[in-house]
Amino acid sequence: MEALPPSLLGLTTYLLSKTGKAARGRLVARLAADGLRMWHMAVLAALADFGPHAQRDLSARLGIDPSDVVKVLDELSAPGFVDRARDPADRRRVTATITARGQRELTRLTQEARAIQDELLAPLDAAERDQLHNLLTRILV
Amino acid sequence: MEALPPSLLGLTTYLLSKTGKAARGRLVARLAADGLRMWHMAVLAALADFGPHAQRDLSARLGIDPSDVVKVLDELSAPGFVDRARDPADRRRVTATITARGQRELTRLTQEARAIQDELLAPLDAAERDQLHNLLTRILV
DNA sequence: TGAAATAGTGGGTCGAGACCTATTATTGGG
DNA sequence: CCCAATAATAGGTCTCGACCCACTATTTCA
Repeated sequence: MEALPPSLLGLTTYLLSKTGKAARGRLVARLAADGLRMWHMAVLAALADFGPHAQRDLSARLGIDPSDVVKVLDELSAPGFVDRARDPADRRRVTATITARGQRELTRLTQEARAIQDELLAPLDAAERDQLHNLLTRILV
Repeated sequence: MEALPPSLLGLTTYLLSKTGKAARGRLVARLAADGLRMWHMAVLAALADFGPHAQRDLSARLGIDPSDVVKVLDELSAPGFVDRARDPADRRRVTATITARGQRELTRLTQEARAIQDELLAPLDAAERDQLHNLLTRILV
């Protein structure tokens, strides 16, 4: 009297939704310990991987509303994870840059994400984890 | 200037979260067309797979708050997808039963979920879809 | 040079999900 | 037989993500 309905478990859509929720849930919990949310990590990653962005470009890259970028950057610059500077070439633009402190934070968060991954994927061996990673990558195109 | 950060794409946690969100998003959109949400489908599936439940048992099986079960059943009985009847053996209990109409609705929803699945998993061949399904099933334990 | 477009910002809304509490009816145990 | 536990219910809170509009500063272009 405690199993989930097979009708649902037979749907890959449902399994994806459920495992995705588990993955996100755990990640969100760790981020919350630092007062951050998903978008904060995504923004830090984008700045680390691709260098400084105008806020508009962050918005386009991550698919986040421009007005929400403002708020995320507000919260990332408070603890000194990013710097914001008006672009001299186009004074409408504000360029966001990750700081050394922000880099360190991102590294820490990434390590924790890998720890979560190890818990979540515990039932799978290394080859299977690679397989899963591969399949998911191809789905996202 | 439009790629996602490799730091994130390298995390299976992130890929799971992202594909899960995509899967759930599409499913939710179809359900919304019928004025339903995820829990409605889950409840219909549980009633179809395991037969009539006391509300408390539905709550335990699906991991949903008892007071939310009430609301979901309210919304499922309005269009006649489930019947509610006071249990004569224990008049505190209310037994929820899926109707023929509810069965039909569930079948329809399941078919649509499979259609969504086909779109989402388009980049994978049949063997790979099975593989994915298998891996996800094992993660959920 | 004046009008339209663009970038950022502040201030909201809205729905969903998870959760929580009080109340009523009913049952079962001491 | 009475009290504690249980089931359902109504009502509410809180947070989050996604979205949207108005406003200002600045740039571009006709």
